[in-house]
Amino acid sequence: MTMTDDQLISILRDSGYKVTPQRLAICNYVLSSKEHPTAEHIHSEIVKKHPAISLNTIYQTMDMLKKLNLVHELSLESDASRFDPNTSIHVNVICQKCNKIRDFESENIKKLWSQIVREIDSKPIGQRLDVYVVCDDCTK
Amino acid sequence: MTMTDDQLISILRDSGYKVTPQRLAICNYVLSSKEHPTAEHIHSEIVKKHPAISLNTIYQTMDMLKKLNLVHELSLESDASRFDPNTSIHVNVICQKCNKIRDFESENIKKLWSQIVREIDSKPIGQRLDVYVVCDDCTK
DNA sequence: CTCCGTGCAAATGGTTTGCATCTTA
DNA sequence: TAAGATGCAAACCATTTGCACGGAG
Repeated sequence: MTMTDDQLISILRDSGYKVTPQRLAICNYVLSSKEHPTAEHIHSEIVKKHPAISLNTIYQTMDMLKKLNLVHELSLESDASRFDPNTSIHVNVICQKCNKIRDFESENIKKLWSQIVREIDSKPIGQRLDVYVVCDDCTK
Repeated sequence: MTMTDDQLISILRDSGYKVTPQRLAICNYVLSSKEHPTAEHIHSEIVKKHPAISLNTIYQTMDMLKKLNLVHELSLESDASRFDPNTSIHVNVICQKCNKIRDFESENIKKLWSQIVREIDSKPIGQRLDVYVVCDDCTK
């Protein structure tokens, strides 16, 4: 979910969060990422522009983004948490060898999933759909 | 997935695992569980009959069961791993307040999910379907 | 008799917490 | 100038590892 700095600043201010250069940098990086970065990944990227930034700040900012529902957190077995900036309904195609994650999204999937949800007598506030595979790189 | 001791022993022996009283106890407990116990939960149950058993043994036995595909592991954000003895296709309905997990399974869900999987151009070796809710107890 | 499983203790590593210092609004 | 954010270090805690002993095959 890419957005302009102005949009981002409005969202933060409206929700009572203060705007800092570190936050902007983290949000811009994560929200425009096509990957599913770990806290470490994010830190190693942001530290290029903000050499003093701590991992702690990454974690706190990701908590903020989770509360704003701008990212989802995926904890994988045998791996650190990864953050998914795609908060619409989609399937995470996860390689069990290298833990690489590919998003898979389509109108048909959304339609089929909504039929599945309809069977469950609870009001859903979110979902997570994972499919485990061995990716092409790892099959070689 | 409940089974007799004989069935279980055959599976272990056939796969080259030795049969020990601890393993039998852990397998019997986990495979017949309707809950989604953590390693700690399992340990606190098994320790009643095997006072000397270590957490380590629980972890190793759960690794064995994962390899045998007799359980699935679910890592949740902000919680320890939980083990699901239901390895058929189903939806985990997870309460975001208390982390309680309820399984939801139906023929229709399996049919709809298989249509979703058909769209993904990879051979799936497993899946995980979570729906996040606030359960009745926590709504009160 | 040999290999594997077990239990103990210590190590690991991702995440969280406490706190003093700085920034935003 | 007050509330909140940052950075550092230490704490946490689920899980893993190393190793000596004991039991299964």
